[in-house]
Formats: sequence, structure tokens, C-alpha cells
Amino acid sequence: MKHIAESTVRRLSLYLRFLEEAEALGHQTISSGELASQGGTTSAQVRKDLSHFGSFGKRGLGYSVSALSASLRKILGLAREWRVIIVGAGKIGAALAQYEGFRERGFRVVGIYDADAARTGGSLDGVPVRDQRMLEADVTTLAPDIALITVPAHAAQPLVDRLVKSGMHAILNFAPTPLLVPADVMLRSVDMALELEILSYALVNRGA
Amino acid sequence: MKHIAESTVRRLSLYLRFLEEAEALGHQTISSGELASQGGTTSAQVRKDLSHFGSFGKRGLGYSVSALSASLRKILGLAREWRVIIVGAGKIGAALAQYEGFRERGFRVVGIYDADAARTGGSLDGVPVRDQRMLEADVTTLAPDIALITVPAHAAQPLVDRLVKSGMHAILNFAPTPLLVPADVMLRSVDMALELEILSYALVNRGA
DNA sequence: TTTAGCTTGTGAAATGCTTCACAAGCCTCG
DNA sequence: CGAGGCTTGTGAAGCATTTCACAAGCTAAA
Repeated sequence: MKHIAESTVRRLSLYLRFLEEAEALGHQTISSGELASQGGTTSAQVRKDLSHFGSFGKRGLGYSVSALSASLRKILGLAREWRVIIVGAGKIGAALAQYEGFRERGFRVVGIYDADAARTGGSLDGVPVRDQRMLEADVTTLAPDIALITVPAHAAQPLVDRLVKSGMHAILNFAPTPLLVPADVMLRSVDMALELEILSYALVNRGA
Repeated sequence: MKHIAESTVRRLSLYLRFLEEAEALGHQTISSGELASQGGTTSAQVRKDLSHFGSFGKRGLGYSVSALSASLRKILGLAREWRVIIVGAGKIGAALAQYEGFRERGFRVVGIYDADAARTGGSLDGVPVRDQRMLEADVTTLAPDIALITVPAHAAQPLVDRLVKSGMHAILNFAPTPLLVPADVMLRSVDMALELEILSYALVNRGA
């Protein structure tokens, strides 16, 4: 398979959400135009996105809602449950640990870690908060697929190094700092202050 | 000014962070290559990004750290403080209200709102949590520049409509749903489950 | 069965972003 | 002062993504 743009994958996720809504409403088929309105794109874009993975529609009719959502789930790897650990049990980490949106989409939090003894020992939503020194051992026994990083910026790179060394291959970083990982590790970052700065730029330059 | 790509603005923010670090370390000048290493890009990209806004460097020498950070702050609109309100005082909203990263970058939370009476009346980090019915009145008196949305997905669109009607022009949405706004309103979305789905896709297709 | 009306799938064109490559310019050192 | 060594700023080239436009194909109805 040739390389697929990240923007395409992002849109596929959005299509899938809309399809699941449509499924709940009992719709049988859906057109590329209807899918496009969701995700603010065009019908041609929808068809092009899907065409990278095969041919899913019927000309004249559209797509079968249930068949296309099943295909998208398979394409996106959502046919299975993913095991997630969260490192950093501060405000953000704790909030994410209890975030319904993750479990709904098949992401199950199986461990939470912190370096501060004051935060460890308890549990959040039934998941134990453990000492960060347990990380290496737990990565082996819990076999998590994805690690979420919610530690302070200065602690993030050393932590990433430890996670990579332990065998993690997918990391979602919330610390506001760029991180380096080997080529075979997937790293994505969500930087909330950065998003605000982009809005700030837009506010200052609107009309310009 | 011609239109600037979002990817460019995002990189400018990263450059600024690195510049501020360099400033703290007492560095006087910095080259495009050094700036590039941060933000994982190339020196040519750095120079091209900056060239959209003017000419900031000295050939043979590089950029003045202090002068360039001042310029970037002005370009990004960070020379001033921005007033932010948060609507939705659940786990995520409360965590964001107390997030240090915002204040550090000049974003000041001036109000928090919730529809649930059980959550209103108190305060978070000195900012009162008020009833969501107060929104319209408070937008007038508090004059917030940016609204953060941390309500459940189904409540997001009606809320956005209210915010827009009240005169808000910049919104950062954390609800996992696409939203519609008029063309003169800036909307950005942070969708954490979506980020995980992109990782999921990458995990399933790595090596492919 | 034939026609009318939709909608898909897809090359080709258009647009947008990144990388290249090099002239121009600045600083230091001899 | 002149040469050497760097680094910027920027057209042009290269890539990637989006949009266009239309043939092909399905359904329903007459």
C-alpha cells in the first residue's frame, strides 16, 4: 500500500463517526456528499479518500452505511481494543484517565503512572495509579499498545526514552515540547497552548 | 499580507519557544539550522517561514535571539494578554482551567461555566465557576477573546451558536464533534480520541 | 426493455507546500 | 584591505494534496 496522508486518515475517522450516527438512526445508505458535509470537505474528497483503500460504493446509490463503517473500522485498526497507559497523573492525566471518549472508541486505559508518591497508590476509574519506577516491568506484563504522556515538559524526553527502550511503539504526547523518537516509533503531539497561539495569530491578522 | 499556511504558524510558535529557551540561556544569536532542529524541520523551511513576514537575520551571522523572539511574539499576537473563558467544568474543563501552560503563554482564564448547578458556585484557581445562563451577560462584561469548549459532544453545537451570537470570534473546541461556525469566526478543534485513532491506523499499517 | 436520474471512481488539472541551490552579504582573521 | 568561511533570503524545481470533470454503472419507473 502506498503512503496515505495523515489528513486522509483524520478524515476517515470523521467519516466513521458520522457513519455510526447514521447507523444508529437506521439509515441504510449514504452518499459521498452527505459524508462530506460532516468533516467540512467535498464529495470528491470523500471519494478520493476511500479510493485509496478500494471501492466501497454502488454507483447511483451511494455507500452501505454498515458495510462502509465496518471497512473503515478495519482500515483504521479499530476492529480491536487498544491498551493504553497514561504517564503523569496530574490534572490533565487524571482527566484523560477518566475520559469517556477513549473507552467509547475502543481505547482502554490499563495503567496510570506518576513519579510523585503523593499521587500513587490509589486508583482512577478502577485503574491503579502506580509508581513510575514500575513502568518498565509493567510494559512487559500489561503489554500496552499506546502510551499517553502528561508529564511536565522537562520530564518528557527522558520518559519517552524509557518508554521506547521498554518497547513502546506508539506515543501520544501532551507535554508542550518537541520530542525525538526512533523512526520505528510513532509519536504524535497535542499541544493545547499551541492551538491557542494559532487562534491568537488568526485574531490579530483577521481581515488582513 | 498573503495567506499564511497553518503549518507555518504552528512552526513559528515552536521557533518562539526555542528562542525563549535560548534567551534564558543567554544566547545572543541563533542560526536557521539551530532553529530547525527544534520542530524537526530544515533550515530552508525556517528561512522560508520567516521570509513571509520580512527579513530578520544577518547573513553570515544568523538571527538575534531577542529581536527575533520579539518579532515572532508580535506576528503571533502574543505581545498582549488574551482573555479566555472555558465552558464546561467537567474533568477536562477543570484541568484546562488550572493548566499552567496557558498562563505562561499569556492566555488568562477569566471565566468558567457549566450547566450543572452541582458544579457552579465555587471557583477554580481563583476563577469563579458560573452558571452557563450567565454566558451572554458575561461575554459582554468580561470581554473574552477566546472560548474553550469542553462540554459533551451533543451540547457543543448549540453552545457554539450561543457564543457566536454573543460576539465571540475565536473558539477552541475539545468536544469530539465537527462544528459549524460563520466564516468570520475562527474555530479549531482538538480531538483526543481522533489522535489515538491516527496512531491506531499507524500501528496496524506499520511496515505496510 | 428503455430511459431518466443519480452517484461512484478516477485520470488530469490546479493548487499549495517543501526542498533545493545559489547569489548576496556579513564577520573575522591575517 | 582582501580572502575565507558562514549564513541568509529567494526564485525555481519538486512533491503532495485537493479539486475538477466525466465516463461508467446502478436503480427505479414507465
